[in-house]
Amino acid sequence: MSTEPNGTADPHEVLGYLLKHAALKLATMTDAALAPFGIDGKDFGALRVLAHREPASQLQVAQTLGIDRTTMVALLDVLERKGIVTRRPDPADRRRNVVELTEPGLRAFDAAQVAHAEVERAFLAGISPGAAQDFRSTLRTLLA
Amino acid sequence: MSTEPNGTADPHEVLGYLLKHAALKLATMTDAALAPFGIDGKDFGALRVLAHREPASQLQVAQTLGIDRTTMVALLDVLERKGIVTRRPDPADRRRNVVELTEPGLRAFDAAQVAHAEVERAFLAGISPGAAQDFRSTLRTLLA
DNA sequence: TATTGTTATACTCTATAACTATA
DNA sequence: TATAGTTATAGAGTATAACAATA
Repeated sequence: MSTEPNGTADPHEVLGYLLKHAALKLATMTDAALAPFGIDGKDFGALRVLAHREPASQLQVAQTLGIDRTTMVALLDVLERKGIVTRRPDPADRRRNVVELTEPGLRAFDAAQVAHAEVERAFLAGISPGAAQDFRSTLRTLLA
Repeated sequence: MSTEPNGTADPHEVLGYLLKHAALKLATMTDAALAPFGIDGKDFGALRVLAHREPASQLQVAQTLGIDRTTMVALLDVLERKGIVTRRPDPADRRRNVVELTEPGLRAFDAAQVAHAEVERAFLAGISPGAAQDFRSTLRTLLA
């Protein structure tokens, strides 16, 4: 039977393919939209964590994002070199680095938020607002 | 305003995060389910292309999957070493390799198809059949 | 002793460039 | 000259192990 074509034979119909390529398409659109602000989607994720929290340590940010602390070091190296974040030892525990958005970093982040919202809108433009709501809700359920 | 928490501040609510991690979760489940057959999700994709076509060249399979032909070489090296596929020069054009599933490879593929269907079912178990249909349909639309 | 950040290193995945053989 | 497959190599991304500073 596997030698006969059937309804599920098209590789592009496999759920894994659809999900992976949808994620890749959105990531590509996001990176392009954020490039003018000197960040990519991965950087934006870190900035989101920093922006809606009290100043956090590198480890806290890394754990929130689910990435290794050594990966966090390299990520912050770039953002710090660009003047988007600052690192300084936590006076209360000098093993930790307090990471904060700079003023220019905060402005870049605000602009990036607008661009990011626009990207999500453009990505979902082909479906109805209701379908978009359902899609997001389904994704949350599948990850729960 | 970006210093104030708001409804979109949780990194885990970002569509890009949801999509990426849904794709990763399904890929992990798929790899685990296919491991008993000596293949992973990426191998399974190649076997799907081989199984529902007349014997194809390496390049044809690679292009269908959207991967580089050099990547195809390494992928087939493994499958050939495991006895799942065979490669032989096409008599009609000896630059090409005809790639075919072996008998054991075909049996493994049939079993893998069952396991794969079960994985998709398990992945979607938390939502209704109708919602699963809509989800798949939405993904197709978003990639169109 | 345990933790945080850092560095060095390695591993995976994939692509580009160059080579061989065929056409 | 162009194409299919191969090989060598390089780049991106991320992780593990070892180390320094601090707790």
